[in-house]
Amino acid sequence: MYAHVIVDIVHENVAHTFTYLVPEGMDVSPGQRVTVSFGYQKKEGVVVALSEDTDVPEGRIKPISGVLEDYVAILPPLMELAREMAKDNHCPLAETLRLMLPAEMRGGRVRVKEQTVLRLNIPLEKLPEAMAAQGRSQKRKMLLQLLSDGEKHTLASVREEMNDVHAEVQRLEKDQYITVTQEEVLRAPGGSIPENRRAEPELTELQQETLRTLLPALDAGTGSFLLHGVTGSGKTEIFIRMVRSVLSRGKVAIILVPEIALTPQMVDWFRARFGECAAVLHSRLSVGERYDEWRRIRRGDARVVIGARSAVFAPMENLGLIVVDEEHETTYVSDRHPRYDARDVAASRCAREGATLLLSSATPSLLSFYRARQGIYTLLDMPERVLGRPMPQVEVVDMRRELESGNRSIFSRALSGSLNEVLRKGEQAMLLMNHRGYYSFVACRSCGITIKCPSCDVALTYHIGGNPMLHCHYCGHTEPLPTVCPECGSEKIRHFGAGTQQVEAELKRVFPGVRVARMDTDTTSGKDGHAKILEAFREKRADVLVGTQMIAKGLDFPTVTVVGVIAADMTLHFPDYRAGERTFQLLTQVAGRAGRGNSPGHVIIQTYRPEDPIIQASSRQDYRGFFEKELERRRVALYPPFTAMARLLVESQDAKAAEKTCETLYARCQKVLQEDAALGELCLLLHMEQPTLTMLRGRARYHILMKLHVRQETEKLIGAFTEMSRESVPGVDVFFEYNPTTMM
DNA sequence: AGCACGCCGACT
DNA sequence: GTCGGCGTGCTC
Repeated sequence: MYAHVIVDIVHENVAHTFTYLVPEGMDVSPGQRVTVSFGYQKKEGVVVALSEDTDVPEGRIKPISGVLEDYVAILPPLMELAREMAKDNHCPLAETLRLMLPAEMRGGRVRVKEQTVLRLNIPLEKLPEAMAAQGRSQKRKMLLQLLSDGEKHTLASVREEMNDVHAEVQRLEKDQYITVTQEEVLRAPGGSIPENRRAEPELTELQQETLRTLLPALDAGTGSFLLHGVTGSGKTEIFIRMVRSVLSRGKVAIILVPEIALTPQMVDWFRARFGECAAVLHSRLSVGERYDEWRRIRRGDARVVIGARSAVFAPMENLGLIVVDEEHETTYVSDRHPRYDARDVAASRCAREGATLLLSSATPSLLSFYRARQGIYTLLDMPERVLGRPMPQVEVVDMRRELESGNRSIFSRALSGSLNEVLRKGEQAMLLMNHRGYYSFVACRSCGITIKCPSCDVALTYHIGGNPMLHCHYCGHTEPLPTVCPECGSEKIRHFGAGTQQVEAELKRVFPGVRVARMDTDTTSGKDGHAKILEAFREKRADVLVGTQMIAKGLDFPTVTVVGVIAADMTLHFPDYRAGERTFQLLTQVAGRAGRGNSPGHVIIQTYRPEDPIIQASSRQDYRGFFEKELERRRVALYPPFTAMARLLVESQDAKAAEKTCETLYARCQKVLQEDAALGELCLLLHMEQPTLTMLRGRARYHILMKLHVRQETEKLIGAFTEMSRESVPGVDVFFEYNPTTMM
């Protein structure tokens, strides 16, 4: 018997199977991991197929050295998925197979944790007899007594009570009074399951109706749904009921959530509702915990998985449902190679494994809503909040007027008034500063230069903290704030604009005594920094929460009555065709944070462009209005989903080499497009330039931007560009990105 | 990806 | 004459 093995090396040269002999007496199945000798080295690999014979000359074939696990690590449907993804992404199978395993499982970096368990080996009624047989040994008698209580005792726990018991244990085992076994322990994250099982809330008519559509699909094991429910419409409760239903049918479910939503509170809440059969997968787990959670899932002990992007690959059999919560979030697209989109992977898995797909958002991505319109997804609408709560009242404030009337503060009169009211009533408010330190750069008022990062072409951001420092948001470089301009020596060097820190400072100036909690990547660097700040706010130890995007996402604070957006335009003018979509999502989501309790919410959006259709639509919480306008704009301007964007990105320490390589590639792209008319027609734009970030981590950057029609032959073109990106030039890296998340 | 094989410059 | 540079090619 021969095994066809994919060796765990990601390289084109070895991106095919190698044939190994299955030694006599070894039992392997496709999907199982093995060790093999490969060339001069020992490597891990995955058996992808078995065969009776082979074309490979006998003399070259080596035997499999050993099996890594006694079970199939890559289940058959996940193996198929890995194949499909390798094909779609033009990458080696070894690379997509890696996605299916916890990273630490490769290279044997984690081990199964074991403990020594002691058990009584005699029936309980024989205990007095056994005790009597211990002669004068008090310790052995105590041990037997201890083990007779029916509880599980480990050697470690016995030692705690009775110190060294080594000799006694050995003797008792030898005389067959007790058994000593090595059993594996699962490192469960988060400790015991929280007690407070909340009562299942009553469903609204709308929620019941939605479920009446969804549940038959679960039975049939089909269906792809897009649940568009306004903030506070009770979408989560729908998932819970769906998962319960799946479990009662003997199937299992995956719930995907954005990484930032996986707070300890959220995890506790989830475990409280699903208990032992719940597993959690996210980046904060220790390697051991992740490995053990993975094995619990693989064995079928865990039947509901909640996790971030990569949890879509959870090793489950009998899959009945995948939920993608907050489906518009960009974190569902991997930022590393291969750049898979968890939503598409989920769809592929569901179709293959006979499961239902449920995407959910208050502000669906344009693409998903467009697909729903095309009939690819079934649209489910939940346009009302639960408990008859009103939608927040949104007020758009024209900041140009404020300036005209002599208000030069970053707070409009409307916002100041509302904040005053909040403080007087003892309620809470949230203030959103769209872009972290966007305007808080340092510039010289004499010569006009701004201080930039030495290795990335971006302005450094001013941070107050203990000593005033300048930070680079891209590479983490920091330097002290200079007192004189490094260019002209002038002392007129100062920082401009407002970041979260300036908002906090201004708040304290205008409202003396106000208690402010600030949340951005600076204040949340510690392990649970994030959680601590939110907890402080939740416990009303702060009146106002100031933050960046991260406060807009799915947080539920019933006591927040006022939400202010300091400068709504900032994200709107971002140089990306998705800026409008992102702004709408951000404003709508943040507005949804207001009035989730009993008092109605009030939202104030400050802007210099109050007439902008995006701002207007979000102020009315009008998704359809936004969608129609934005879709039309994309249709006219030929942007996705009507076309696809792509780029070849060139990076090198050597700026000249980067430029030259990019020019060569550009010429070759032109050639490819000219030589094949069918391919040429696909390309709407081919343009070489320096990206917004001309330097990143000390490397110069050039790129070739492309806009392509999406047709059958586009695949061929993508293949050609992928090939190009692989031909290496020493010291220069080339990446091909199809529908990149950022064009900077 | 790694590692050996193989063919040209400055050293004992 | 040899040690070692990294270009080329292979791994079942």
